[in-house]
Amino acid sequence: MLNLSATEATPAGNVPDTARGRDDYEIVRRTIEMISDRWRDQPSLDDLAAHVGLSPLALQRLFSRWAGLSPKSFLQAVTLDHARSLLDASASVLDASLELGLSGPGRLHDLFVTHHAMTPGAYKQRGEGVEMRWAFHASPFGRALLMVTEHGLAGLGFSDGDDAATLADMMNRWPCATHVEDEAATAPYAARIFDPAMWRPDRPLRVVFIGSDFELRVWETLLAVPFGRATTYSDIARHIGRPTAARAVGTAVGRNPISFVVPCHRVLGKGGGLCGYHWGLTRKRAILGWEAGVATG
DNA sequence: AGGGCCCATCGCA
DNA sequence: TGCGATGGGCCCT
Repeated sequence: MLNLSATEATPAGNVPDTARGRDDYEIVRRTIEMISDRWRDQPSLDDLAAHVGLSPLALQRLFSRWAGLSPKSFLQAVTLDHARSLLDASASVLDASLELGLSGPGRLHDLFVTHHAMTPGAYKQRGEGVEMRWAFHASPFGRALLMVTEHGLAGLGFSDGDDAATLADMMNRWPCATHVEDEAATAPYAARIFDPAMWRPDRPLRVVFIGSDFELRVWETLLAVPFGRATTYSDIARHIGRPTAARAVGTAVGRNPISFVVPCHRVLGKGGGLCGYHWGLTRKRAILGWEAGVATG
């Protein structure tokens, strides 16, 4: 059974315990940050533990529980070589996904999603007439801000302590929409999204896209990249019929308003580099490493 | 104008 | 080889 939270699973299931889950991610985040900065020096478990103020054993157990991988394996998983092999293994994953539809064998861990586009008018009017209900929730990747409309999930972002900045970031995408804090409205979404036990094809998650035509095509393509696999910016460009627009694809991927659910973290540079992530490269590494742990665990 | 790109080159170990 | 740094081209908002 998957255990998203670093805390022990509760009898009721593996929904993260809010307080401890948040603290655990902060430790995991700092560990990954150090691994990312210093992976060339091969920092030892002792080095990492000292850096986050835990005993080596405690860090080993906390980290493995969270990621499904030991810090050492995780270190291996964030190297350039591994990213390249991930790309090799995922070659033409987009073509394959389209051929197989949603029932292919690689779909074991996927969060299933149905999407529909908000009217072009709503996009051009910058959210005019749309009512957004939002709240923050604990997640395995730090505090998550969710925004939902009556038609489904429209926004998901992350915070590393500055909730106001995250909220402003998300609100500014649709400045003319009505924004109301409503934890009851977003909580069911958060519970489903971050608990793989609730990822089921027969009950897909409804999401709403608000963006330009070009952005919509990029985001739709993202949904075809399976869990634990990766693609490249140029592959997406080719796939949507704009083979020379890789850079514009990068911008569109970066503007994806529903991160994690629309898996923008599964897009890498052609050489295996991570390139960028709107919510911080450390978080992109964390999610990719976590997926690797779930997929192999 | 300025990006979560890509390719060709070049300089350095 | 391999890995930075650099310059030019490319395409969307």
